[in-house]
Amino acid sequence: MEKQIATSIFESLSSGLRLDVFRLLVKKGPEGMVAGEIAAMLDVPPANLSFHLKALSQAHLVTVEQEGRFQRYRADIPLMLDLIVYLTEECCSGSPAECIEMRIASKGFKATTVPIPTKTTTI
Amino acid sequence: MEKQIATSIFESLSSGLRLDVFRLLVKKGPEGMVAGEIAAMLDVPPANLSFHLKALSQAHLVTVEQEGRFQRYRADIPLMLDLIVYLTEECCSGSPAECIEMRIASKGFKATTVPIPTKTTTI
DNA sequence: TGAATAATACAACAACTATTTAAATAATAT
DNA sequence: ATATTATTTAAATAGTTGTTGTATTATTCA
Repeated sequence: MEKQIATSIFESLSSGLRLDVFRLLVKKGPEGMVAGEIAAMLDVPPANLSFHLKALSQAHLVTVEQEGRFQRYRADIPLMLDLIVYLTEECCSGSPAECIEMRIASKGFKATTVPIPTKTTTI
Repeated sequence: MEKQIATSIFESLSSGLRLDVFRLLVKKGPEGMVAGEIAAMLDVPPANLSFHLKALSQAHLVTVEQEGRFQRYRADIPLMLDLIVYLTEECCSGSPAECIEMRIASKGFKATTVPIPTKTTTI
């Protein structure tokens, strides 16, 4: 992932409203939602939501598909996973022991596992 | 994780310089780096770096520890992992099949696994 | 065709962000 | 003590972002 793409993704998630929109779309998965549904669900004026949806799609975090007179939005989950890999890459210089130590030191440690798309990142 | 914390973390990673700083600290792990090392490594004027380090620590993404006349900064890796959980929570309404389908549809799919600190999130 | 609906584009303004330079603070070394 | 080094703070400025109305485009339905 290129840095510029990563920063524009983070920028687009730095607004509470855009974060709400994105998480909503992550939950919906492949089904996605049309703009009006999102506006109703989050109680936002259409013009304002449109502004934020544009920011999200320019960051490639959401995709748009025209559906009659509706616009259906979907979260780009593979891109989100690439971003996670980018952020956690080479964590603790690839020394799992150091990482685990850090995590055990912090409160609420409980390990679980998650599949991540490319490049094994030991965190 | 509270939304306001998540947005301030994303906001703090939305600057290319802050992202460089944070990823550098993630790589260093528990050892961390003092401000001057970071400034030299990234070739940034101290005053400007200080501004961005302040933003990162106000978002709790990095911790500071005084060390003589140096300030040692470290990435808060457990917080980063909490953020990842927050972002991926309830993905595809908890239906792994849909998620996998989305990921296979995208180019470059190759599954690996990563430990994540709390709450199993199926992505 | 004309009316209604869904969504985006534009303009204007207030609020915020990043960078630079210069000055201040605080710890160490001489 | 004085000088030096590491880092932060402050002030000034240029650029960017978010919100609200209003206007426009595009699609469906009668």
